[in-house]
Amino acid sequence: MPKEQKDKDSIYDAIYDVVRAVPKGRVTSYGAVAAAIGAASGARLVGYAMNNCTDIKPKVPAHRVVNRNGLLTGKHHFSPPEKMQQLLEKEGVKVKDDMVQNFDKVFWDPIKELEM
DNA sequence: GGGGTGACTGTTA
DNA sequence: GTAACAGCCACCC
Repeated sequence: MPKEQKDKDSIYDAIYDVVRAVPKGRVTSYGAVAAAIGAASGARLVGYAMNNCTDIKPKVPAHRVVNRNGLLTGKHHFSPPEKMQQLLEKEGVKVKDDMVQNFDKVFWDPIKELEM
């Protein structure tokens, strides 16, 4: 199995890289990102990394990362929580009641798309 | 080195 | 369909 993430000093870089790879108008789940970096069981680590994503230099589209149910669990961590939904809707993702509509349609699997 | 925390997930009832 | 429990790994004090 590939261990490219080994080049990363920390797991965060790998996570951020995957999140940045998410195309506009699409969303992914913490578990998918975790699996893409080789930490399938570390979905929580992805969330923790996102917590720090506001501090890192390269901006990370954390608003494109939602939980397995398509719920915007991390919206409360945004400057204005409404910004997350706003960004998603602006990119063409329908969001209602903090939940991504057509989640299976807009879902973007990094492992599959990146052919990992 | 040990304990507590978390933007999660899967299974079971 | 929802609700609750346990497992998981990295970071901070």
